[in-house]
Amino acid sequence: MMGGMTTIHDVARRARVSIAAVSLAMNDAGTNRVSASKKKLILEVARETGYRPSGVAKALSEGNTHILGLVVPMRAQIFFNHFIVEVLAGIQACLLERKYHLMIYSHSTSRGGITQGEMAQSRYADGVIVLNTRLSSAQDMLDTIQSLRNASIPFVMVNGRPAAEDIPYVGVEEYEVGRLAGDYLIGEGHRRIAMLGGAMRSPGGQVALQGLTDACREKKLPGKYPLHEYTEFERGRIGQTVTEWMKGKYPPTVIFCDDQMAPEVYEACGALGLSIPKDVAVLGRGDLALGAKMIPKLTTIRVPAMEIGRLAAEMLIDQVEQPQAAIRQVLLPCSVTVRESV
Amino acid sequence: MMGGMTTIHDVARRARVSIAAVSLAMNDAGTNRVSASKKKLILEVARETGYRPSGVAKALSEGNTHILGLVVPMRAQIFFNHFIVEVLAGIQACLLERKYHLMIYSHSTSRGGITQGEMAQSRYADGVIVLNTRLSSAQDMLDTIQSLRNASIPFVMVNGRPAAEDIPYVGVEEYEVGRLAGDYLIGEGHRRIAMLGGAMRSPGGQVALQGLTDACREKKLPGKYPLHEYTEFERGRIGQTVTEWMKGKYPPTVIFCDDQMAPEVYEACGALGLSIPKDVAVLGRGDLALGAKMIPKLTTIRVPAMEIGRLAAEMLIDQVEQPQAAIRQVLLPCSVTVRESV
DNA sequence: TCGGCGCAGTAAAACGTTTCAAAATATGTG
DNA sequence: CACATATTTTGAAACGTTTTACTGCGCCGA
Repeated sequence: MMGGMTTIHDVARRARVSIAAVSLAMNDAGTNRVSASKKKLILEVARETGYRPSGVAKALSEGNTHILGLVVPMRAQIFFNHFIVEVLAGIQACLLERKYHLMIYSHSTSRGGITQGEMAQSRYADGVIVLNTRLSSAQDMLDTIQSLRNASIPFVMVNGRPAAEDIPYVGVEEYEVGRLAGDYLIGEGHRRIAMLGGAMRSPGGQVALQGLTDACREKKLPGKYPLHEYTEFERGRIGQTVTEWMKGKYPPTVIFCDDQMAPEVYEACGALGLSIPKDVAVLGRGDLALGAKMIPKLTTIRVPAMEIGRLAAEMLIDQVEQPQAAIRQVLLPCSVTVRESV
Repeated sequence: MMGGMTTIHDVARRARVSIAAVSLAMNDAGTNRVSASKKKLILEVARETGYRPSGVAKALSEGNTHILGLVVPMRAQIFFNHFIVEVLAGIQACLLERKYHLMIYSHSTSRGGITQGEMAQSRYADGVIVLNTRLSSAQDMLDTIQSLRNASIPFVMVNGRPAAEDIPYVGVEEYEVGRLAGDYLIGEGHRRIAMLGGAMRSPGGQVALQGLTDACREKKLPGKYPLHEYTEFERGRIGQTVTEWMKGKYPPTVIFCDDQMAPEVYEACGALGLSIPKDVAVLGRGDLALGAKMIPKLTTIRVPAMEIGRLAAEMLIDQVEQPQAAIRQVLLPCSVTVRESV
């Protein structure tokens, strides 16, 4: 196999010391377990032979790999989801600091490929971040949680708050998302609000709708509003819904939808000859990078995706390194990013 | 550490056989090294104890981890680059089939975090895919290649063809990209073509420009064209260049630019009151997902990103599994995805 | 009945580290 | 100098697998 890989033995031999001494010298953390002179010698030999300790051997010996897994829905298109991508960026930032590696897993066996089970059971990861999206079925999630529990692998869920309180979780307070959207839009003078579900079809989406509804009720808006509709992300369905709404007798003055749906909403409005935000406003949810590139630039409820990722990684590592640590559920606050579409 | 993890020893003890028997039974590939009855027993015990072989131990023993590394520029924003994301999707698809894991690395030490060196030297990965982007400096690349060579870790480069022929590489024929763009645009009646560099500032970009220029020369277009300019991706610079061009005496009739620059080109044109494709056409390069969402939908030179990723992974695994395999450089063909912007 | 052969099963070495406990050496004290 | 104590160094076990070479054993043919 690895033909000429230098091992700790090679270094020990050339430096005329024991392998223990080499190990000690390499991992020295201030505690002087090895004399200065010898350490200098060993480090020198290590440098000139290009020795690097084997992560695998280290992992086997120490009992942990310093690898974290990211469990995401298996679909190949996964990374086209900007939300995920931003969460990933946050995770990555944290791992770089904490010197952990990141490994990508997929869950759901539906497509007949390698299942999360088979892959994860190699047990490379010290812990995993389970990323919930509208692509992941509730059943997948439960299965995943169950199997992680069984294998007693630490994990943190992201996005899609689990029913149980004893499951580590990072996300946003969905109710507040709806509430914030409602208060903001009403403050801007809107009375006829429509909400386009999708990402919101999840339990979290229901809660957001509740928040929006409460905001409307509180301000005594006409009973019919907020309108809402859950459309799949399939191309066409969104435009269809928007068109129906706008052709109604009292069309909404603003459409509240996921950032990723916004381009199609724009398109549908354009096709109807409606200008944004003059004829109808659009409020996004997410504050993904693409929003700032749209014309007009998308006003949106900011979901702090990077922070979510970073925090999830942080929590997971804490949990891995000290298993007795308390389990937390953290809900980050949202805010409105005001641009041009409302 | 992992408190109650069942090991091969536990299974062996409970089944009253040797650990060798367990290993043999688990990894059986048709060759009957263990009797049917014993095998049945062992598998049964393994099932009921929930035994899963440790990937780490297996890796140490076998000398390979079945992990592939993906080396990308360190910037946290990395995944906002759609090209990378699509390549990644292709890689992932291949790895699922071939039962490999994917680990994410970053190169460049400039930000002072963990360097690719430190991380990669843990030597978890059996091989790595090095993803070149305009974010990665040529020096980074050379360093990376050098250190991989030193450590004799198999690798494949993607995007940004290396000068040397003996470096495994997957990408597109940049000259053909320019050529294709030129032929297509001229065929559509355009005579004044402008090319906006950026991703094209790389050596590959120069070659693409050459292809475009040759196409123009061949058709005897006015000597001044194609125009070209290399702008950084910074916000504002693109619009500025476009504005200068369009205000010139003989403004280009079409702008050829990277897909990811297109939104800003659209915006600049909008600000100038120019309508696409009536007043000026826009041709992208990439065929990233976002192009189909723009209004009007972007016509673009398709770079088969997913295929590139898939092929890179395929080649790398082949190389890992049979080191004597020949080194290949593969250049995939491009095509024009016709939509609405030309 | 014996030798040879194939088959099922196993002991032990190997993979490259860390770490524990013991050994060796140095340092200090009376 | 003898002894206790501190420091440095090391041998060996442990981590959980795979794999190689060997041991029994039953069966066959002579």
